[in-house]
Amino acid sequence: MFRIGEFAQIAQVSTRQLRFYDQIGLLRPCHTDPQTGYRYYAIRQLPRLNAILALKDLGLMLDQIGPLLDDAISSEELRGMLLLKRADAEHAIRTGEQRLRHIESRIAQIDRQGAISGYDVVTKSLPPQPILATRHTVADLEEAGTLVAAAAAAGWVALRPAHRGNLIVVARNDPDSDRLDLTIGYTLTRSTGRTLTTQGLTFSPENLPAIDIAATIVRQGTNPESHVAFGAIGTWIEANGYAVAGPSREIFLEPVLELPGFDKALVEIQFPVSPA
Amino acid sequence: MFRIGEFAQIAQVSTRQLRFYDQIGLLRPCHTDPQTGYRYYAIRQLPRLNAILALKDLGLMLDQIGPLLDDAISSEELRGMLLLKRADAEHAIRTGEQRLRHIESRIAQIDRQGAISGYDVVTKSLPPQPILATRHTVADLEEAGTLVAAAAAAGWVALRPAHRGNLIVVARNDPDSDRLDLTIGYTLTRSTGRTLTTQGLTFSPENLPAIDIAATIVRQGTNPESHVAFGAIGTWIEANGYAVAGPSREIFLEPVLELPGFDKALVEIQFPVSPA
DNA sequence: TTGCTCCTCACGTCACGTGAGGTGGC
DNA sequence: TTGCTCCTCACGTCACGTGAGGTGGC
Repeated sequence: MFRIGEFAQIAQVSTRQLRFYDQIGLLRPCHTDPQTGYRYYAIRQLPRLNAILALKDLGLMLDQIGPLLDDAISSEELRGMLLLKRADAEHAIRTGEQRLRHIESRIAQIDRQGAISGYDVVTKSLPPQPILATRHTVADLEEAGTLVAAAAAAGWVALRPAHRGNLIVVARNDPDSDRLDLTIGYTLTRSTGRTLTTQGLTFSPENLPAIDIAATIVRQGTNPESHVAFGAIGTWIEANGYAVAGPSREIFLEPVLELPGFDKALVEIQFPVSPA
Repeated sequence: MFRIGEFAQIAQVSTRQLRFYDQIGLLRPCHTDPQTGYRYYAIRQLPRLNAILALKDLGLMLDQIGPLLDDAISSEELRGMLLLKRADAEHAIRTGEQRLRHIESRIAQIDRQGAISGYDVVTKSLPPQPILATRHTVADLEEAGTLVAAAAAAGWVALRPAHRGNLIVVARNDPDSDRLDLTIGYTLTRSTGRTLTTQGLTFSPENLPAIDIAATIVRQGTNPESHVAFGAIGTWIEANGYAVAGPSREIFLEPVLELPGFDKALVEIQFPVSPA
C-alpha cells in the first residue's frame, strides 16, 4: 500500500489529480482511513490509472472513461467514439496548421514593414445575397469611379429606402479583354423580382451566391487607399495557403450621404477563397 | 448606428460575445442608452472588432489584445509574442499528430482483435535510477527465468530492506550472439557505492540513465503472459511513430513475497523510445 | 396588443492548479 | 519537537453558452 504521494510519483501524476479522480469516482483508493482521511493505494491500481491516462490521451473526457473501464461500453461503441475522436484530431491539426500560417504571415509582415498594418483580414461565411444591380464593362479605374458614382446615385433615388440595403460592387475580370466587368447596385432587405430603369441605367435583380469562406477586410476612405487594402488582402490570401475562388465584392457599409463623396465611406472587401 | 443584434450579424459574432467584450472593456459600444441599457454600435467600430478577431485567431488571449490595439505595445514586443505563439502552434500540431496516431492505432487494434486489449501503454519520463545488480548472458528464456529467480532471492536476503527498492531486470540484446544480456538487481532507495558478493553472484552498483520518453506497460502474472505484453508494447511503439532507443527494463512493482513465485507479480515494462 | 429584441444576473464549462488553514506520522 | 506529508475547502482558469426573469420598441 502506498500513500498518495508515493503512488503519484510512481505514476507521474499530481496528488491533486488522484484526489480529483477519487472525488469523481474514477479511481477510488484501495483504502481510506476513516480517522485521518488518508488515501492508500495498492500497486494493482496502477493498470487502471494507466488505462485512464491512455484514454485521456486519445482525447476522451473523464466522464466517458469511467463507463468504458467498467465495461459498460461495447467495443463497437468504443470504435464509434474513436472515429469521432479521429475526426476531431484531424480537424484540430488542420486548424493548427492554419493558425501557424496566420502567425507566420504576421511575423513576415512585421519583418517587411517594421510595423503593424492597419488592416486585419478576417474570414467569415456569407449567406446568399439578393441585390438589384446594373452590369457594365469599363476600361480603367477612372471610368469605374465615374460609373460607380452614377449608378450609386441613380439607385439611391430610385429604390425605396425600406428595400435598399448597402451599395455593392462586384468586380469580375473579363478574360477576353483587359476591361473590368462591374456589377453595381444595392443589397436588398426584401427580395424584389422587378427590373428598373432610371437615368439610362437598367437595374436587374440578381441573387449573389453564398460564400463558404470569404476573406474580408474593412477599408476606410479614398480610392487611392483602396488598392493598398486589395494588396493587403491579396498578400494574406497567398501567405495563408488560400486561393481566390470567385469575383470579389465591395460593400459600402456606411450609408453614403453625400454622393459622390466616397472619401469617408467604410468599405468591406470580400474575396471568396478556398484552401489552395 | 446599429443595435447589438444587427452589429453581431454583420460581424458574424454572437451578441453575448459583444456584451462580453464590452464588459472587459475590449470593445465599448459607441453609445449606451442610460435609460434602457441598449448598446449602439457604429459601423466604424467594425475594423477594431475585426482586429480583435484576427489577433484572437493567432492564439492571443483577450487581455493581451486590448493593450495591443491601444498601441501600448511596440511591434518589437508583438513580434516576440508572435514568435512564442508560433512555437505554441508548432507544438500543438505535433501533439495533435501524435494523438491522431494514438487514436488510429487503437482503431486498428479493435479491428484486428474485435475487442479492447487489457494493456495500456503510457509514456512517462524517468529520472536516473541507482541500482545494485549482477550482469550475465543467458541462452534462452528458461535459463533467464532460473537466473532471475536466483538473483532475486540472493539480493533479497543480502540487501537491507531500508535500502532495497524493487526487483529490476534490464535486457540488452547482444549483437554478436543470440544470447540475452541481463542485468538483474534491485533499485536503491539510498545510493550505495559497495559491491556485494553472495551465493556466488556479484552485485555491483550502477546508475541507470534517465529516460526522456519511456513507453511503459504494466503486466500482471505469469511468464507466458509476458511476451503478449512485449508484443503489445512493440506494436504500439511502431504504430505511434516511435523507435526503441535503448535497453528495456522490467520493474517488479509488487514486493515478491514468496520467491520464486512471480505468478502474481505486477511488472512494469519500460522501453526508452524516441520519435522515429 | 403581439412578437421581437434587448437587458442583467448567474450558473456551467473541463480538469485540474494553487493557496489557506489545519492535522497526522516518524 | 521539527519537518514532511496528508487532509478539506474554495477560488481561479478562459471565453464565452445558456437559460431565467424581466423590459423596451415598432
